[in-house]
Amino acid sequence: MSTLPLYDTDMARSRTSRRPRARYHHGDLRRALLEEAARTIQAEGVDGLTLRAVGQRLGVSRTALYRHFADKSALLSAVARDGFRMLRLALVEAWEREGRGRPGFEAMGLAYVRFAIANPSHYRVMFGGFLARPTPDPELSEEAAGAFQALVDSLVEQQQSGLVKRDDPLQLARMIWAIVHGIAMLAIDGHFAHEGADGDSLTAFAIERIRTGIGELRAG
Amino acid sequence: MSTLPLYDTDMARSRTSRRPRARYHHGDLRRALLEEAARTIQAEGVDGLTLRAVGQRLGVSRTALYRHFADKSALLSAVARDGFRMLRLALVEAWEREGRGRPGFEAMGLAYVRFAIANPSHYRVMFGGFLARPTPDPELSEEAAGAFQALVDSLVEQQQSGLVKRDDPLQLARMIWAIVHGIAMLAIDGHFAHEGADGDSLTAFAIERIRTGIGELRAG
DNA sequence: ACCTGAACACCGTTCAAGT
DNA sequence: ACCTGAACACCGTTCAAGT
Repeated sequence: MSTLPLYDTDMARSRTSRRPRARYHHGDLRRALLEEAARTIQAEGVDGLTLRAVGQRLGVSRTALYRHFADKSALLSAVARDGFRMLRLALVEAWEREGRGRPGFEAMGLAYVRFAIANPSHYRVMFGGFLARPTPDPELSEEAAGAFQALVDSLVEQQQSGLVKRDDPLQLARMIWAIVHGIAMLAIDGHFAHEGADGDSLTAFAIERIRTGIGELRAG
Repeated sequence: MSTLPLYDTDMARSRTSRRPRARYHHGDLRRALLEEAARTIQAEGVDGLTLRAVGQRLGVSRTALYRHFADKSALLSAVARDGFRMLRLALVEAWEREGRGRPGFEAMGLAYVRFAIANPSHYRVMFGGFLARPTPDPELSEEAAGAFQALVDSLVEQQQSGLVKRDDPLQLARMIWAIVHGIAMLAIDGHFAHEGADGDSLTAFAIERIRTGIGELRAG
């Protein structure tokens, strides 16, 4: 921090009058703020995120942010929204890559848990209560519903191909979501730390047992 | 807030020299701080908890707390520990009340989800990452493990009475815990708000389907 | 031992002023 | 439109000083 780089001078710039040294607009400051916030959260946790530091790292005043977000909470809500978008893409990718059906479904479950474990702080923000607010960000609601819908679609398809019982698909999806979300959260929160458990093997076990049940079969 | 009650005077006190008006010790300030913190969290959320307000509400300086807790994080960790204790008691009570076995197990699941929904902010603190710290509070780890053990015990007993397959009980318990935890968190976080779902019916559905499986039975 | 008040180094947010 | 610096009302935490 003690050695500041000298700002380079006009010497390095071409003569054909480019736009003057951009000090007032950053192309897309909103996007830059979002990415820097996500990066900080990932590196230091949610509590480590300060608007002042974000601004400083972007070479911008600490109040510039208020042109793009109502307040810190709105910024976090937008970070959460981006997270649900990334999650949905990861789920669909896994489902397609493994050829849908039973292996595709297991891959989706693994992809979900791995996403959370790879981005624990970001994942915490996604489920940090921004959806439970009196008036939640509609874009956040939509993106969260989109991720949920990917799961519903997969279950409906499995019902049609005779892999899954014809229960209410929404109820089924909520249950499956609860399982992978629960595994993800418990893993992130360190509840499997002192046991011989890791997210992948527990997820694989859970997905299999969800299909066949944990109850003892009376009929051989 | 504008009308403060007048402090009562010495007139009301007996002559037999009781201990002077307690201004320096509060019997059990530590306990009082814990309860006031839990109350505030419940009423205003974790972000609404300030040490200054807690101290003020207890008629104590804002730094008195540091005699009993290392810092704010230690206070929250202790609140989390109390939460796990309450949760364990609720689980065991439900299990016993319904006569163990299959109905006892369903009652445990319902008790878990209901505890979280009744104490959403407290529940969030319990899973707020205090266990995932580099050096977690040992008392917190112990209390969390205790709640988990109640679930393990119930599953072992169900295995012995032929109700549950003889999978690794720890792996089974992790899976069940993930389900109820997932349902609880999603409910708290408002993900079931705009659907016709409530915690109880989803929990009952999940517990039943966990037993029998969601997969289509090929053999009739 | 337990508690206090003053002080420190931070926050998020507002706002009049600049370009 | 977009950005700035100063100012405001808060924080958690430290510490010398009191009983």
